[in-house]
Amino acid sequence: MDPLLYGHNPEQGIVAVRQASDSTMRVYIRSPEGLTSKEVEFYPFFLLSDSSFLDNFPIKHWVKELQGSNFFRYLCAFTRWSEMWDAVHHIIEVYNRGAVKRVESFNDLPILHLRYDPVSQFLMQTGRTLFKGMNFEDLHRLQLDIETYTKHGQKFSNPNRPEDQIILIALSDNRGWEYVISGKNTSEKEMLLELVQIIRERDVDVIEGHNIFNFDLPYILKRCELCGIDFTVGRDGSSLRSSDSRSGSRERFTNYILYEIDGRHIIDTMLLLQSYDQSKRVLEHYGLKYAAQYFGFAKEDRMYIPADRISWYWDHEPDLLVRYALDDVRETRLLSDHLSRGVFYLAQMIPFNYGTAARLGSAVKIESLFVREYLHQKHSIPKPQMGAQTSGGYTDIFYTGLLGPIVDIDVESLYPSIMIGEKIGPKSDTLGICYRILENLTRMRLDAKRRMNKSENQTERMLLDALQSSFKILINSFYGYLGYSRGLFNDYEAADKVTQSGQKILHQLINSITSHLGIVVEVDTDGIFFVPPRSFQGEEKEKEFVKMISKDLPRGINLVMNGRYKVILSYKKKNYALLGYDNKIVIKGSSLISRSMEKFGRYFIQQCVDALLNRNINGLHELYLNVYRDIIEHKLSVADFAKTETLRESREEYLEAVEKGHRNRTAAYEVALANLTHWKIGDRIAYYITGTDMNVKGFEHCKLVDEWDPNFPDENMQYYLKRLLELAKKFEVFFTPEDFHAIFSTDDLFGFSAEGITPLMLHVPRVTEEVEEEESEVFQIHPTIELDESEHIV
DNA sequence: GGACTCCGTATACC
DNA sequence: ACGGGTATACGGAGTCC
Repeated sequence: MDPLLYGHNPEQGIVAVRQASDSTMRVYIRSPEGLTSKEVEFYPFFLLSDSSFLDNFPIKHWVKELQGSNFFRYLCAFTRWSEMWDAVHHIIEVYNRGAVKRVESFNDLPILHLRYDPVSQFLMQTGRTLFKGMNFEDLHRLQLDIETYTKHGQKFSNPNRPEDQIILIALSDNRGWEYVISGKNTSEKEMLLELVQIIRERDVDVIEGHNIFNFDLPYILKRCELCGIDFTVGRDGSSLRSSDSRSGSRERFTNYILYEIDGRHIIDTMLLLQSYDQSKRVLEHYGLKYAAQYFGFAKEDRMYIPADRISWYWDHEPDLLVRYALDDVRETRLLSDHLSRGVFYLAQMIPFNYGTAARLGSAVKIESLFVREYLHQKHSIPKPQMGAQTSGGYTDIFYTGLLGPIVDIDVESLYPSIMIGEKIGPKSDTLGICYRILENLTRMRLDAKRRMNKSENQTERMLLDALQSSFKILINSFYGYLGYSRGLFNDYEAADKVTQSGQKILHQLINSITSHLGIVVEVDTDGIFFVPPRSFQGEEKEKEFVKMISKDLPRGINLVMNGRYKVILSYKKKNYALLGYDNKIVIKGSSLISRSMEKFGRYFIQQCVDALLNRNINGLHELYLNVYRDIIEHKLSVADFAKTETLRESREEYLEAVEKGHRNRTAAYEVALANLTHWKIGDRIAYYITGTDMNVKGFEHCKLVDEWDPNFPDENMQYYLKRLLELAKKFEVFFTPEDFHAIFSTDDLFGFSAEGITPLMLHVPRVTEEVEEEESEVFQIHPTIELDESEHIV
């Protein structure tokens, strides 16, 4: 086991670490004899650039001068956590004596580097990590889901209302146990006490829930308070602790409170789902039921109950509600089986508690590997470099319109491959460990992948897949770390080298495809959509072609075929739609499919794309007429034309920015100001446009969705008609002006005929060619590129 | 009063 | 507490004619 990746301490079976006192850590260990714990001494530390700041600090401490000439040259250690903070305050005071700008917090001290999390400090300095020698299945994981009552006439449960009590607690674990605490014949207080008892008796390592940070835990805590009991679920009998918001900035970026339990971990599957989707970007939202269906483990007879019917079921059909709640915990368990496995493997490497590892971004994880090794070698550590990256991925579009057949190729792990192949890493990494870590991770990943592909055992394959994908996420983040402004080891020049190398490889591929008479349509960073040469049609030939053009690539750069499609509707850079051989349609890009677009607009665009891909011109016209009619006849409901936006600023920030002229008023915030007394950053608000003039200012004519009355619809019909035409105009480039006006118009007194209307394909003018060519080259689809059913070899 | 540009914010792609 | 750059859409404000 490589100590660079796993730390230098091989101790096995650590399931959790928790600060026990000012100077000790409690380490919980699982061994064949059961669970034990021990108290271990801990020496809090930070890094300093100049040891003289501590010259007159009276309390016992150590200052170790580190090797090398990086910025942070002194390691300062203490016997107590509180004394470390005394030292920090001492330094702030000394620093402010000579400073032009006073600093208030250790965060603003450029001469000091301190990791706030004591557990992480401990793991980093001892080289320990969690879960060594353990399998994911060795963890005892409990899933929890509560159902709550809602007072009649109210929309949501509110833990502050006495009658909105917890009515059901559904529980399950990864050993096949399931249990429901029902509130039918039990008081809420007894229910909560039983829950505490169960968690302690079953002595679980992990408590899991979907949206547990934002709903279940705060709700449970509030009800415990009302019942006058403590939620003492810690392994040492302590209560669940919510993070004191000492760092007031936490709220700014994350809209949940953190909870900690002594000796155990809390995992919110909703957060796991979000980070899963950050790389895949396939989920419409992060609801449990939707996710279960997406991953394909929702059972057929699964019980569904709408949120606003829960109280009714409790009053009339409590058994069905029990079934529903059990289905919820089951799906939570399956979701976690799927998503938390990777975090488990990661926690074996990085110096963080399991729950922390599930929440951290990848930059912090990578940096922790660097810092741990530098501390181990007693080597000085650099500070973040000032500056910025100057280049990024290469994106381009060569044709718009309908083209096919299409092959989609990808350079596999483009940036990490370049970093390894050309040995690019941070200049400040004087020990040269970046390359070693990256290479080792990659080797382990490929090894896991190879074993996965060879394995016949379904369970083993899943296990190895989780392993390799958790490596992959980390591997892919190394490039991002180079350009990360706050990374200690950042290096913008190195990041630029990587992207420029990437651009070169893409250009080489494009040239290769074109020289073989393939037609490159769209390019983005590491992927190319192109029409293969006529002599390479059909799946086998296409694969052969990909193999051929990959031959000239640098060593370590691998090409894979990502997919093949009947047609592409190429619209703009990063915006296209694909029609697969299974007739499924995929739409990509914010201008074609965006969460901020009104529902009717999304529907309209989707149907238009469908019609275009299938060359159904009549369908386009019909669609336009139908939506037009729906708008003028008030057939749409408020949900169809409302816009939902996320509030990313607080009331105060917004008002201040507007007043100072830094930003304009917008409808979303004006609606929020008028209707909400308070909102959290991250809250979403749905509104619609009122008035009669189609050119109204949105922020002056907007109403909350709830204010809309179907009996007196007051949406701005003219405005939404204008909006419809705006959306239709996205398709203007695909037709001649005459054709476009014929299709997207309602004045077809003499009937509409699609005859003679063909979508255009345009060669997008090259920026480098702009001198020679003013207007783009327009031509009808040529047989080589046209999708012609008869030509297909499927 | 429209056409135009500029700017900040939001969303999405890789 | 926090990976990155590239790209499009949109609303509002200011400017010009």
